[in-house]
Order: sequence, then C-alpha cells, then structure tokens
Amino acid sequence: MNTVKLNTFVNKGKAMGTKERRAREKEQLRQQILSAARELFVNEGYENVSMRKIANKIEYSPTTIYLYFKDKADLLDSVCQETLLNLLNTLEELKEDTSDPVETLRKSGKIYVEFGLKYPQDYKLTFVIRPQFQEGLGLQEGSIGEKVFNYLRVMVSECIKQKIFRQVDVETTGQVMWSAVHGVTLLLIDFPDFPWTEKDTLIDTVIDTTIKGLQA
Amino acid sequence: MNTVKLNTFVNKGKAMGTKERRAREKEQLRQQILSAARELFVNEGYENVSMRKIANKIEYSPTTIYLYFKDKADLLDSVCQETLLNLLNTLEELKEDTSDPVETLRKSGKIYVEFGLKYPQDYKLTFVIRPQFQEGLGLQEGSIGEKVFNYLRVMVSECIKQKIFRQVDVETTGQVMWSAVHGVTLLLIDFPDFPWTEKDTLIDTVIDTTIKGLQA
DNA sequence: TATTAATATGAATACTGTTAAGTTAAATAC
DNA sequence: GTATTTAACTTAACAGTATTCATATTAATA
Repeated sequence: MNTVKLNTFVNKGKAMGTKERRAREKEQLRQQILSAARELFVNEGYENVSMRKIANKIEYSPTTIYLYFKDKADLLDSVCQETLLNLLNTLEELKEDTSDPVETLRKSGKIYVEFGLKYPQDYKLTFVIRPQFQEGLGLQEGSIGEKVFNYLRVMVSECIKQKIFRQVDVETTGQVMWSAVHGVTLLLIDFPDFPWTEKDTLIDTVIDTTIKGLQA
Repeated sequence: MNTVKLNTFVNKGKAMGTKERRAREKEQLRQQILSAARELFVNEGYENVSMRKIANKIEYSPTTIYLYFKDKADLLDSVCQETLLNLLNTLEELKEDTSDPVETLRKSGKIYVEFGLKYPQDYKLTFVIRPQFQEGLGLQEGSIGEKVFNYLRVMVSECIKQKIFRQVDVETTGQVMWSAVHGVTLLLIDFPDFPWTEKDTLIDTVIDTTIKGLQA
C-alpha cells in the first residue's frame, strides 16, 4: 500500500510528449466549449442558454463542461475575459503619437462605443450581466480589465499633463469619460426603438461634450 | 338554449355594488402580487425569483398569478411601470422656479442618479433587464417613460431658450445628459468594488462636466 | 334551491443547473 | 504482455423552473 510515484519527472521512453499532447487536447476542448458558449450566449442571451444546449452543440455530455469550468457563471466569466481582451486589442490598434492626446482620447471613445455596438450582446455580457453573477470584481492586479482601464488612465493623464484638461484627479476624469461612453453605448443597445438622434451624431456629441466639459 | 343576459345594466335589487366590490378585490390581489414580486425581484434578483416563490409569499397557488398577469415578463413590466412612476414623482417633487434652469437640471441629474443608487435593483430591472425581455419599447404615446423623458426635454429646452446651452438640437442635448447619468448610475451599481473616486464627487463631476460641455 | 359565472388549484409537461456514482479508454508499471 | 492507475467522459438523479389544462371550489344570480 501507499504506492509512491517515482517517475513524476523522470520520464524515460518514447512517451515523452504524451502529457503535452493531452494538455493540448484538453485546451482544445476548453476552447471549443468556450466558443460554443459565446455563440449561444450572444445569439440567445445568457439566461436562455442551458448547459445542455452548449453540450449538444459540441456533442459532449453536459457534465463534461463541468470538468473544464466550475459552473455556468465561470463559463460566462471566461467568455467575458476574451471580450475584454478583444476590446483592449481594438483600442491598442489605435496607438498613435500622443502629440494630440485629446484627439487620441476622442478616437478611443468612439472606438469603445463602436465596439459595444458591433458586439452588443458581448458588451452587455461583460459589463452588465457578468457583474450580476460574479460579485466583487474590482480591478484585480494584472487583470485584463485593469489593462483596459490603464489605457484610459494613460490617455487622460497625458491630457492633464499637457494642461489641456483641468488639473483635477486623473481617476475621476477617467471615470467621467467611462460613464459617458458606457451610458450612451448601453442606451443605444437597450432601447433600439427609442427616437434617438442620428446614432453617430449622438455618439460624437456625447464624447465631444464630455471632452469639452473636462477642458481647462 | 342560447340564454340571453337581460340584466346587464338593469340591476335591480340590493346586490348593486357586488360587481364593484369584486373588481376592487381583484385589483387588491393584483396589487398584492405586484408588491410581492417587486420585493422579491429587488431582494433576490429577477432571475432568482420563481413564480412559485411569489405565490408562496402571497399564499396563493402559482397558477393564480397567471389569472392576473400574462407571464413573468408581464409581471416584470408592471413592476417597472411603477418604478418609472416613482422616478417621475421623485423628479417632480423638485419643480422649482425655472429662473435658473441649469441649476434645476443639475439637481434633477443628481436626483436621477440617487434614485438609481437608492433602488439599484429597481433601476436595473427597468433600464436593463426589461428591455431584454420586452423588445421594441421606444417612447409610447402617453407612457410614463415618455413623461419622464418629457420632463428632461422641458428642462433642457429652457436652458437652450435662455441661451445658456448651445443652440443645438433639444433631443440630442437631452440624450447626452441621459447618457451621462445613466452611465455613472449603472457603473456604480454594477461595479461596487471598483476603486471609484468618492461617490458623490464622481456623480457631481459627471453632471457638472456634461453641463459645462453643453454650455454655449 | 338550481344555475351560472368567477376564481383558484392539482397535476402534468418539458425544461433548468448541478452532483454523485459509474463507465470507458488510454497511459504507465511491473 | 498483463495489471494497475489515471484521466476523460457519461448516465441517472435531484430539486428546481415557467407554463398549461382540466378540475374543483366558491360566490352571485335566477
């Protein structure tokens, strides 16, 4: 009794890459689940997607999903992480010279809203649904969410440094900007039949108004 | 066969007020269901409230609820109508002289956000959850939602009339204001653990920034 | 008192997330 | 090459869900 594994890292023989292959396969299935979940969440809404539906799509038993994700909320969380990464990449594509930081901020704001409108369900999943199922998500050290907000921080502080914006708290300034773009994005998504002003006009006006209001 | 009711309005005899009493009782139960639903929705979240739970609370069978409301979404809708009325009343309590329309707008914005933070679940139910379950809600003629937005319209147009705000579209201006307060309200509700600036500072800055940005 | 109408319910349908126990198949040990 | 261990996956079940339909109860009227 009490057998001890001796070959934990003394892995002689040709079966060398076995573990790696298995890990790769495991990761593959994880990704498969993830993208099936995203597709269903986006097309049918988080609440209308069952674990069984996801399982059917990938042709596995529902319980298999639980070997890869703690529960449905965890699945949602992983989907949202991807979305945030996506958003971050989209924003960083801009990355122009900071000689005119206000223009950079303006463009970033526009990109943010457009991202939300291009993937409305993903946006809501990330910024509205997820917080409901996963409480206590602040800005965890090293998280993608933190990276996104840092992107905003850098832009804003450049505007303040160049004395274009009022010399107030960087944090507050960034949060004001976020409020504005978040607000208009969600309103446009949630009330598509509201008699909005022409969409791009509204978005531009929201961003311009906020920037003007922040200027020194 | 084919019996015809003759006493539809020739209602002789003492049983005169019966119909009225029955109607009153029916309305009472409707209200009872409604307030039980609101309480549960608010405390446990729409998704975590079952028809059975509501039924238990009012000590009726679950099926009874369906005699008063079409389905769960209809129940949600009615709860949200009440919330909007509540919001409208809260806003109209302000109703001061319009000699300083900007100050009125500022206070109204603050009241709006504070309402959202005081009843966060009601706010989300009304402005985020409901649109998901009931699509196509623009601004229906005579609806309470329309009344709320009209309140905003009036304030804004006064600011424009007095040439304090830029001479741009009233609609757009109102929508910009709404975006700002909606955005900050939802962010504060959904990400309570985010390292926000002091709450009231943030709210005031959002409102002040927007107003400043709108000024001529 | 009998009839009619309103109101409420029990049982059933077809779902839901999740768990515990069991099965199968692959990799390792001897 | 056979036995054992480990990993991957599934079956069955639990306790719950929204909703519907046929039935029962209750109250008002004829």
